[in-house]
Amino acid sequence: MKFNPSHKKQLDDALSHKGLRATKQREHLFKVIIESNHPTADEVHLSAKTNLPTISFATVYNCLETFVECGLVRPFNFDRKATRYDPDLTDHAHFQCKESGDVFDIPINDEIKSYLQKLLPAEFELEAVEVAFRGKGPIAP
Amino acid sequence: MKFNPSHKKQLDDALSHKGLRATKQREHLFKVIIESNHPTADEVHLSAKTNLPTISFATVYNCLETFVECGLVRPFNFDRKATRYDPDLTDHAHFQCKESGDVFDIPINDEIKSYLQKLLPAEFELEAVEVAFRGKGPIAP
DNA sequence: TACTTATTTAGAATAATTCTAAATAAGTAT
DNA sequence: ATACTTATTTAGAATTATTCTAAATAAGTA
Repeated sequence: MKFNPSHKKQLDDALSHKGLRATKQREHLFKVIIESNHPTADEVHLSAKTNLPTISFATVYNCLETFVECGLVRPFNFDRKATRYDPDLTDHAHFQCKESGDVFDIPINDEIKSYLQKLLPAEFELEAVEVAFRGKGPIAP
Repeated sequence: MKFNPSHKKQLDDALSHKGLRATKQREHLFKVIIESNHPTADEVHLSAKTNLPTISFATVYNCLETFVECGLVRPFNFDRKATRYDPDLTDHAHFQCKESGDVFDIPINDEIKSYLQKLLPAEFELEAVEVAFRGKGPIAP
């Protein structure tokens, strides 16, 4: 997705809400995430270096954690692979193509959400559910 | 769960089906998994050392991978934490208590399974779904 | 401008896992 | 049994993704 002024506002608001500074690293890394497709830290770092050639891995990890804490992005994993970061905070699942490794967003409706919640016996206090699909994705060669 | 003769038969059958040998390490590690609760490689190693004091980490990982390939256990993860191994191969989800770290099995019924499958657009070839819950588990202090 | 605190940085440290090459054990053939 | 072939185990090195540490830099404030 293209980075737009509302993204910038979202970032600035989230940062100032937590009393954090809007540095050029944070600005740019957030842009990279918005314009990538569920990138890993490694991919963010690689992509960011075009504009910020001296940016370090530590900064990428620091910023990613900051974004998570600010509620700007959501981390998720497939197996024990590198964590991926998703700026789409709406409820949805992920599908990973076993051939290309590509990750797709799969919308989740409220009906399923409530069905899933009902699976849990009463003694459980639910905080989050994650649904991960894997298989062969579309347009795969 | 207590290790019983049918577990032994299940192991021996699975191994011989793949032309693999039934060594004392494999026998014992499978027993440890059956009698533990979704153990990690580390936990398996620690527990196995009581009976096999010289067992190595490499062997634990080798055997775990063998079990997975034989269809004896199923690996799963929470976040990017150490992989856990589950000898229960029936469809079910996992719940992790954020306080104790304990993992609980949550049965999944066919209705939900088919609902989840229907979330996927036709172009997707589904191979596996994973549902992970997190929150506060029962009997937590 | 000086000061205080936040942020970034390079590089060391860590955790979980995989790899490597040698030692041992199993199964087979003699 | 003995020798032979192949599978398995083992210790330790290597790898991957991530976190930690302490110094350098940048931002905001007095």
